[in-house]
Amino acid sequence: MTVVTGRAERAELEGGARRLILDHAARLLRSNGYHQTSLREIAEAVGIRKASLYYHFRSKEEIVEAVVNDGVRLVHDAVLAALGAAGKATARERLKAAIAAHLAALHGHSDYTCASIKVFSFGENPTPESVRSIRRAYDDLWRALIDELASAGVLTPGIAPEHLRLFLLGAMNGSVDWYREGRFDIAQLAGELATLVATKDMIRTS
Amino acid sequence: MTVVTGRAERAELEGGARRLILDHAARLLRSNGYHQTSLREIAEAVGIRKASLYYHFRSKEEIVEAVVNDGVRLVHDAVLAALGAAGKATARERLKAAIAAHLAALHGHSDYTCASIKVFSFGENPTPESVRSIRRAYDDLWRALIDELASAGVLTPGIAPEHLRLFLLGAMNGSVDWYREGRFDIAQLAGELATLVATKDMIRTS
DNA sequence: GCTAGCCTACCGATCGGCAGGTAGGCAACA
DNA sequence: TGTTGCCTACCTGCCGATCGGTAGGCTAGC
Repeated sequence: MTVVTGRAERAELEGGARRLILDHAARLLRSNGYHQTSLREIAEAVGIRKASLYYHFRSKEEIVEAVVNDGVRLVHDAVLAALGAAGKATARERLKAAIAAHLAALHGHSDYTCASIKVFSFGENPTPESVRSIRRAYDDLWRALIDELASAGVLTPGIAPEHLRLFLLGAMNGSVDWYREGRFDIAQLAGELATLVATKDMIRTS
Repeated sequence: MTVVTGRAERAELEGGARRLILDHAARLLRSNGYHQTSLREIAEAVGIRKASLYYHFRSKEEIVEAVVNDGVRLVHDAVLAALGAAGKATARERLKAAIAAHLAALHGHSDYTCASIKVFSFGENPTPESVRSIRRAYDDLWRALIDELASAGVLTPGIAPEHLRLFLLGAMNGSVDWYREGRFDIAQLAGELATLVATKDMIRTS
């Protein structure tokens, strides 16, 4: 049992300064990218001085890393939840649900997810290990899903599964450059992408 | 209005300093992005001092703009040439040729094309009109090609042509993040993408 | 002598980060 | 209860580095 550190934990649980900083950082990173987002901007948005950020984080990289990782995790969790909810549907409908969840997470409420795409390859040479690790886990989720589709026999034949995954993620993540709220319908986009990827022969799994 | 352009034109024709600067700028922009490419780096690569760049260009933005526009133009011309060469093939093979040309231009010899993708949305708020104009022309090329495919009846039904174009360009341009020479075959990737986009009534001969 | 093409030297702005100070709350103890 | 001391969470103020850009001088070739 922790006895003395109650304060920091309380701040964290209350959605305290740390979360507040990350919220503003995510918003700024999303719209301005890594190098055009300064610690002074973040601090000003939060309402504190720049140096105070160093009480909560060790460096700018640590802030960005936290935002990016949270972003990927949010998408990951959203897609996992969607797949769970669509557990008994056809493989193709599970694909559509996953795509829709990915797109919704990208363009929905969260600045984190959008920032994580935009900032993913920092300017830095070595991408932090934590980022690569979390990203890899999300890649594996899609590998598993595509394997599932392949097993169900609904994939367009003659396409390497790994290539298909790269194409699909590219098409989805590219939407950050053109998607605008109200001008596109995520469910429709997801259905169209699923139609492209999977055959139109529906094979019921239940 | 037409002032001292004779000098620049001559240098251009001679393949002189201006082209040399753009070559190095393109290479650096490709690997480091906009904000991490400094005029000092470019000048050092060329072998001159930073201030000397200002004899050939008015600003950093002008350099980047030239690189980006050249990049888009190169892809545009490559795809146009490929479509010309494949004039009499089936619509689906023309699509494959266009995709292959786009990918080859992205990952082939030219740093310009890759830089144009990576840097396209500068940090700047207003993307220069020349960039948007050239980019729009390239978009129109793909709109026309997809219209052609639609007329030929080879498109997967139920997908808005504009969505299809955005997906396709996203999948292709996303390859800058994962494509590595020798680990992927552009012709194969192009064939797979064409298979995804167009109807599957053609059986691949492996 | 003119000028193209480059140079040195400098500018103000801004970057991430560090040193060190301080207000105020909480806890322990006399 | 009053005092003391620690800790959190912020602050002011500064640092060296680097940014894009400017001013003005030098030199070689026509």
